[in-house]
Amino acid sequence: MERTNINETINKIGEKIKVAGWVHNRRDHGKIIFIDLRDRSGVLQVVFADAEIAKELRNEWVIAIEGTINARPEKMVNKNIPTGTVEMQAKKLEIINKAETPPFAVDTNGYEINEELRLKYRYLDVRRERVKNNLILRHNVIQFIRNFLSDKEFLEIETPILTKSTPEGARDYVVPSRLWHKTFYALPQSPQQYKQLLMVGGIEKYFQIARCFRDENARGDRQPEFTQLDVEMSFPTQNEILDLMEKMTIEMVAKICPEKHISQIPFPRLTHKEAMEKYNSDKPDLRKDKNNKNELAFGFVIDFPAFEWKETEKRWDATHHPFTKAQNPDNLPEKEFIKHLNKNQATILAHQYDFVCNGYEIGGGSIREHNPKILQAIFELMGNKTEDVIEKFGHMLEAFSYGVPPHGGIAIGIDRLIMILNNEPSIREVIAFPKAGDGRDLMMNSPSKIDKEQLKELGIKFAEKKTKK
RNA sequence: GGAGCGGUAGUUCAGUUGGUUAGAACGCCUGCCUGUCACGCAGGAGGUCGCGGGUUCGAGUCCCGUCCGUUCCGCCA
Repeated sequence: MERTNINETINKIGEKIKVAGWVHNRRDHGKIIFIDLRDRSGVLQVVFADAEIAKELRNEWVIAIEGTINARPEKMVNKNIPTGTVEMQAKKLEIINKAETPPFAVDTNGYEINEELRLKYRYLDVRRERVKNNLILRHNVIQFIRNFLSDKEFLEIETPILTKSTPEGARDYVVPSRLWHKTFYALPQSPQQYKQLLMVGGIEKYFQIARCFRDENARGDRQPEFTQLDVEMSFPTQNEILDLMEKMTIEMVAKICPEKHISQIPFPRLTHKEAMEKYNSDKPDLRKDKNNKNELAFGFVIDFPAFEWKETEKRWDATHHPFTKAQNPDNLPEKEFIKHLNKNQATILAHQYDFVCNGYEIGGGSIREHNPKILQAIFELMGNKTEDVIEKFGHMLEAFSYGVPPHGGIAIGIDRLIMILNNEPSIREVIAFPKAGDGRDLMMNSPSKIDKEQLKELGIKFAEKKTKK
């Protein structure tokens, strides 16, 4: 007999069916035993009038039961579960797999349990409804985004995971090359350069649900690897990009989280200066009532300063990244503008914007500088020697010499967005297999040593250094 | 890298001024129970108090060191 999902049992009254799943709870009354059976779709009460059959059952055992679905008498309806109007009268029990007693309860929301333990046994932790719901929401949001952008003729294109170390920005995760000794791939911090090169390639509208990697210390809203919606367009205006994200977000919330309300539509667009003056933050919390769990206050912060002084390194650095287009309100010609850039680093603004929600930065982007001469000037302004620019960014400058359209885009942090939508305190709750605070995968036990043969093939020897166990 | 907080039963925690055999709830095991759905009742098992050292007649408790966890800061183009 084929198995029926538990959420469908309310429509099967009087039918003999088979259900399968995990024992969620057992209530043994001696001559009669009740089992709550759980599958992905829900929980169903199963009645064993012959207690002998079910006496042995324990929580989290995997079983299949054949029986008849009956409507419950009115007095016995359980209003707390969706299948509370029905129950199964069990006829036949198949024990598929027994289970050890789990190290923690999976029928709670899990907030009370030490997170290290939850992560070590993440496959059990995923059984709890809260984690499951986060993964469902995540799927729905990503599915919506794919449909929305596809309908607008964006192409979803994969870019490499094995890529090149970038000198700017966060620390890279690196991967040693076997065929090319003493060289390394790097995992992408973002597909930034690839997506810009796709614009050179004439793709015009690109998006990707992209995994990104940054070797920096984790936080509640930061993980070593995370997922962003990466978007890039050719010939856009800044407002076109912001409008697109705004429309996508509004439709997504309406369709997927109808219980939420957005505090202000259209989304407020504050300049960076206004945000700092009014809220003393570049990711202001624009909610009217911070205690309202269903309020979403989206907004854009625009006109960021193009450069910031890095005191530790004694140099100017791009606030966002070096490909960001600096504003040229007086329409200065190229040479004049380069002079202007080198004189007024502190005050120049950029065509750069952040997407914020409830006090979190959930995305950021910019119009990119597509003039190779100005781009080169910006690299040099940031302290790069001319020859280093060729070494580090020559491929970009060369690409831009073959006819690059003006382009720009944005990247949205999917993990943070889901976290906010489900009122979770950490992005770890919305990632199936997150890393711990120190970057370890406690379930797989990684990072881990590799054997001597592998090291030999890679030509790697270790220097003496005190390392953590 | 820095600072704060924490580590006691499978889980979450309590443990007074240093003093008898380290407790509770949930979970687990056994028995009883035909309508429970946080089932109930009775009984039981379960502890290297993170680890090492010190003070003391006596340390879960005080001191030193160390390991681990966690939050924040640095860091995160």
